[in-house]
Amino acid sequence: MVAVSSVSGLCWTDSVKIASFNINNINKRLANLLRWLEREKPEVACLQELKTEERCFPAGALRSTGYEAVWVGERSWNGVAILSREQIPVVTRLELPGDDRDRQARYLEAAVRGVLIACIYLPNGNPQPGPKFIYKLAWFERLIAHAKDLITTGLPVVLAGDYNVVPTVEDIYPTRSLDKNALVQPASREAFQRLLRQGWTDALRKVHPSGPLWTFWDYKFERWQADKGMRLDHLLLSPQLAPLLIDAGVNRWVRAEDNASDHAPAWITLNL
DNA sequence: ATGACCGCTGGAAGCGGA
Repeated sequence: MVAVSSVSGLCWTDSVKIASFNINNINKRLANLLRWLEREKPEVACLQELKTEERCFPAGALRSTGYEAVWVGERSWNGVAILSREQIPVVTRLELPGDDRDRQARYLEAAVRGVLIACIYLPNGNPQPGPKFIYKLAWFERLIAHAKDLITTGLPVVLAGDYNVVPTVEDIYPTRSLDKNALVQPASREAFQRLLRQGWTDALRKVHPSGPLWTFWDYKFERWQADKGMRLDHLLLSPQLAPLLIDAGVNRWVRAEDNASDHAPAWITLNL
C-alpha cells in the first residue's frame, strides 16, 4: 500500500497499483521481472506468456521478493499468472468458460484485496485470414460472454491482459504495412469495442485520452529505438471501480533493459 | 514497402509471436 494525499489534502487514502505485463518467458526473463517488481512494487501483477510448464514456475524466487502467485501453464507457449504482494490470490477460475476442448492456458481469475482480477492472454490470430484468426474471434466471443456475467454480478472487477488488439488507429505508429495483420482487423476492433460497451472503462485511455501509449515494440527492425510501437495491453474496469481510478501509465524503462520482453508493463492505481 | 528479431523444438530448419 502506498499512501497518497487526497485532493482535499485533509485526509490520506490507500492507493493500490495493479499492472499487466506480457513477460515473454518468465524463466528466461526472471531477473527482469524481479527488478521491475522491486522498483515499481505493484500490489497486483498479471503476467502473460509464461512459456513454462507449471512445475517450473519460479514461485520461490517470487516469494523471496514478497509476492504470492497463482498460475496456469503449458510447455513452450501461453501461460498466465496473478501475483499479489504478501496476500495469496484466491482462484475463482482456471480457464475461460465456453469451450471444454480448449486446453490453451490463456485465462486465470482470482480475488485479491476485495477485487476480482481476470488475467487474459487473448490469441494473436495471425496469420489472417485462417484458422488462428477464427480461434481468436471465437475466444473473444467467449470472453465477451463471460465479461457480461461478471459485470452483471456487480462485483468490482479488473480485466487485465494482453488483448492482442490495437483498439484504434491512434494506438499504433503510422503505417500501412500491417493492414492485413490480425491485431488491427475491423473484426478484432469491433469485438473490443463491443466488450467496452458492456460498461467497461479502458483505464489507460481514461487517464491519457489521446496520443501514443505503446505497450509493445517488435524485436525486429529496431522498433524500440524508433519508438514505433502499439498499445496491446489493457486494463478494463467495471463500473463501480471506474470512479476510483487515480492514475495509469506504462513502465517504458522495462522495455529498454537488456534481455527485455517485447512488451512493457501497463499499470493503474485505484483508490480502494 | 520491405525488412535485418527472439527463443524453443529437436537435433535442421521450422514454428509462434505480433
